Amino acid sequence: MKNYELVLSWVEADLAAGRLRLGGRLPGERVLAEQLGISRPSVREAVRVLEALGVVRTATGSGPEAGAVIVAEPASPLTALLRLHLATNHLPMGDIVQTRVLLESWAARQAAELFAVEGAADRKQGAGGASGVGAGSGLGGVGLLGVAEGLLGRMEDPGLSPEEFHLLDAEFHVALSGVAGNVLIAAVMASLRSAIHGYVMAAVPNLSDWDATVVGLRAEHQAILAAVRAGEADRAARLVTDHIQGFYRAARLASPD
Amino acid sequence: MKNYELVLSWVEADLAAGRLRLGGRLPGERVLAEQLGISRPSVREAVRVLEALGVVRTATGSGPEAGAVIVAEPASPLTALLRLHLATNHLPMGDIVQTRVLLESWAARQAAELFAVEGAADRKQGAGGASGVGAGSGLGGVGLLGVAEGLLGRMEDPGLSPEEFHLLDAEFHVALSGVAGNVLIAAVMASLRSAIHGYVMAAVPNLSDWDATVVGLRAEHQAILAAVRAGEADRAARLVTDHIQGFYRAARLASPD
DNA sequence: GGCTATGCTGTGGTCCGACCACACCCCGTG
DNA sequence: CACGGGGTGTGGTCGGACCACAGCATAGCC
Repeated sequence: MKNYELVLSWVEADLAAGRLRLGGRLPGERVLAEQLGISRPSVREAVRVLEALGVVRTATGSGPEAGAVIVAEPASPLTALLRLHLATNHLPMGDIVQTRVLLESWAARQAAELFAVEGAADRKQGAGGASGVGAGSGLGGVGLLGVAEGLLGRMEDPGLSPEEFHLLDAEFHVALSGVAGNVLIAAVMASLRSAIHGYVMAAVPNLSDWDATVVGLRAEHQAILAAVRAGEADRAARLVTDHIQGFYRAARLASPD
Repeated sequence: MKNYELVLSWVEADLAAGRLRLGGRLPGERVLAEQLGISRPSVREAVRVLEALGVVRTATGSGPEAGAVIVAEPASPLTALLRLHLATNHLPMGDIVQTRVLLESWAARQAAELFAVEGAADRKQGAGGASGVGAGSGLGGVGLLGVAEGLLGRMEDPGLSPEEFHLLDAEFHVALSGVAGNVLIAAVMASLRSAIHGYVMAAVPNLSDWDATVVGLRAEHQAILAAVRAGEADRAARLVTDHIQGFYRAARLASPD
């Protein structure tokens, strides 16, 4: 086993055992090196990997924010992963679009069902309002729908550039996916959007009429939001599917199923 | 920007531009260091990250297999990512189960539809038999169903330990997901299974009767395979969903939706 | 006494130079 | 012609050194 892998398994074991917690800090690189009987460069390689995997965040200086702080950011490494494998041309854009359709339509359906239940029972207490419904529940939640609505408002600005519009668009989709409350799916969604951002921007010139496209996208977003809020699960899922596939077809980025 | 990030962006650019191809090799660490005007340790950190992301595979010695060879292995880094974030307790097992249900039921549905079309049109030519149906198509394909069937055969062996059985089980599910032909979803599936393998094994004692469980799982696998082969998409999807949720409930690993 | 400035300390970031283990490849040898 | 041993280039590891940065404690000033 390579020395840097020693550090990785040490960190994983300590994480699983609770000796390392979120927000805590790894021992200094020099300390860790001596502790494991290896050199500092080896420790550094491991820390880099952990950083690339979104498990730690490193910073220079001193204080509580300095050093290798344990975080949980699955989205950024997923983005890097997708970007790199997209660059190798062994990850077809069509597969990504297909995955987006699958995840987002599911998320929209879940979100709508959440609202349907909530509306029917009118049990809108603050804490744990949606507990027990989804699997992860805890995080995410219906509050994100307000965020999504706010994003739609900002997207009404006619002065937005294609890039600005698309960034808000991406945020809207990610927020919507977050409502379903599954952190894994939300993270995958977020990274899918980030990873393909460059490709989407490069395809904007393919659109025959940007202004008309924007008008259409805005309307579709509003319809999706309304369907979710009304608790119409099937309709929300179908709208999302059409929305995504329609855009990629128009931009000629891929010919989804 | 940190120096090792310089290497990462250099590699990504060269990949996208086609100057680096799958199976090709990165320049030597010493060469790359001088070329980018940085030190070898910095290059090494970047190579480690690339290795952790499944983009390169390093080996000592000489010859075509030595050095940093460009590969495309999205599954192993995804596994590491999931394992580590699972260890931080910020990735609920329930979310993983939910994701498995979503991806696998979709894959089963797609696979069944593939067979339904193929059976109806009887267009069973060898190359490109399923082209144009799925988004990615190309890879995966119906041939994997034979692999899945072979795995089921090996799982009939009554002398298998729980661990051996579960490994074959995992392979079966991954192969089934591969039939749908979406490399991204197949990779995610494969890493989900690997990442939770340890947790599943730890939960085996929770099962009230291992032998009875195995009998049930075998029957469910056969039923799923039959449904896919018969082109019964809805039935295949439902069977997969019940199969997965049933097991996790029995093992008390999570209480899926 | 309160406030400011300055150095100390510990962190990661980077670099150098060296040595090791390994695997292929070539050339000398029989 | 067959075979074996060194040559060569690869990554793997190491120790040590210096830098930039951020916080903090302290000494000094007002």
